[in-house]
Amino acid sequence: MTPDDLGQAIRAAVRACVERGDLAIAVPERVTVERPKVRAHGDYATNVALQIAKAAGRPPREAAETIAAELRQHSGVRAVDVAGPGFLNITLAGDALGGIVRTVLNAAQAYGRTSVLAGQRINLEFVSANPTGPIHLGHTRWAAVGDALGRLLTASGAEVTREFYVNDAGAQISRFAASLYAAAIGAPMPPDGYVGAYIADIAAQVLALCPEVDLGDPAEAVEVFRRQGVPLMLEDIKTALAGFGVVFDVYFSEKDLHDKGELDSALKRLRDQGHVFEADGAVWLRSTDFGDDKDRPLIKSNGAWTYIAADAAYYLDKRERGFDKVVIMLGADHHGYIRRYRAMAAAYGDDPDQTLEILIGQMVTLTRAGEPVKMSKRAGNIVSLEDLVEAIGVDAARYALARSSTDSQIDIDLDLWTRATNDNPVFYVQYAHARIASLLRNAAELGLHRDSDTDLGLLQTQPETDLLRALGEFPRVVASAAELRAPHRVARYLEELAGIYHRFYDSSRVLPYGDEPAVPLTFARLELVEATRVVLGNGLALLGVTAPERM
RNA sequence: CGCCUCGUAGCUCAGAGGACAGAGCGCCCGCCUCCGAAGCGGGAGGCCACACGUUCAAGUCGUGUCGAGGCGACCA
Repeated sequence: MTPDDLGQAIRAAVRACVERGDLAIAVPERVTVERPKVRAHGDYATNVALQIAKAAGRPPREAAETIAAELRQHSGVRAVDVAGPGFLNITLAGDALGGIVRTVLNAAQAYGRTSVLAGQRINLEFVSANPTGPIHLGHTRWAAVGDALGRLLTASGAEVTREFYVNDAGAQISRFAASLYAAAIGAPMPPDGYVGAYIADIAAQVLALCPEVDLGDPAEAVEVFRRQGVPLMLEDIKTALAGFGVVFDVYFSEKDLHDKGELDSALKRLRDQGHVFEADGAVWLRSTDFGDDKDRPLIKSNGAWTYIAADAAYYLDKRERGFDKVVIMLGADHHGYIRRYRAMAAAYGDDPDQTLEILIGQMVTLTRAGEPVKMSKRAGNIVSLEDLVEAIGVDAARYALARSSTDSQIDIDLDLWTRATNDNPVFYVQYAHARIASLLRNAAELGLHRDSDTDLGLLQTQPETDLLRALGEFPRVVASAAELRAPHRVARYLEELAGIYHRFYDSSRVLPYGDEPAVPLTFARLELVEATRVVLGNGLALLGVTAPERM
């Protein structure tokens, strides 16, 4: 019996009480079923009596007794105790908990998938690094978290498109092209130019591609460096992301928005709806009508489009492509954009609470031997994705970035995450998986194979039932992580599960000693171990981290 | 001045309003003649920054104070 099954059983019990006239309330849509921290509190607990007590006009403990009496009739339930202010502590029947193993093994790779987000079409935009340099640390956090979130949303039934917005039109691109040109002719960098060895790399590549370029004509040469250099830089970025295990469905070009006239039509729609005015030679969006703290220019007094104008066109484009939720992941330095972005969506007649979600991630810093790490060889004055991967590897990098709430600033200690020891949370989890794989190999050598007729009711010891309950939590963990946009919950769950498995392993011999024969419990435990391997593997896969057979 | 995020064990961080506040690391003491000791058990270590509210119940929600980081362009 899974926690969900139990939740349904509890609701049925409440409903029975209501129908009998013992409780005058509406049956709650959802009841909480939780794993108590204290084992004496049974396998599961629910606070449903506390929640309905007031509406029922009954003391909580009395309501609890009424529901408990009904729930005890359920065949999967062995005991129900009323505790504390009115909790129901539930102990399942002997074989009910073991059924979780069957559920896991039947679903296999699909265990953890739910339909809680079914029917939602979500556009998930993340990273969106400017193609003017390598991906830096902040983007890398989003690469890890965004990719994991994409997997979580998909696993929860949403239809997800992962998107990378390429800012390939604008002043920063011009500075990039000018920097390439300066590097090519050996001139000093312009004051606002980009620094880092990669500039010379890209410049040399452009020269190799276009040997005929006339370096004596700055205007024409810079244009060549722009046209050739930006795609090269973007390829660098894609390669780095692919090496990180992150692949996008769509790379969306800002320049295309301009070329297709989408900014003009976006502006026209705003103007038609009366949200645009002109002042000081500029064209403004009256965003203050929609909760912004000041109005925002769409066209500057020099005639150039502003960033928010392109964002408006981009937002419209996404909506017209049929996405009902536009999710954008940004760094903390962009939090000021939330209000104007929401105002813009509202100006189009959308309800930003429904269609727009802007997730803000706090900063990442790196330390080594207690000292901040700030510089990169190739990328100049930033630390890049490649630097991080080179220092600690893809698995550790992804895990380190994804295991903390994005609301928290995090510090990654390279020494810690470099060590292949148990200091390192990702190894703690991966080790549990490798340890299981090893055990299963040994079982196969002994000729012991999984047996689907095994009596899983034999799993009754504390370490076994702890493990069973933890396995049963996984789908709820995945679903809540998806709904809360919080992939780190999966990582924390895996660490807990790994710990529970290690304790089980330490206390419970699985394979027969020496030439002793296998007994029914042997097979029951093998099933339990295999189910644990499946869940660890599925969880790591959601984070984009490998589940090694050996380490 | 305004806005955003954070403040929990020595360190790095979890904690969808529930029972006695957790993990890993670090420190002390234990556990391998057979499944991976990269593991496990025990111990020390907390006015959950502070104050006042809401609630049957607050680390969690609200208001305020203090502290840390970030942001506040017709830049991106």
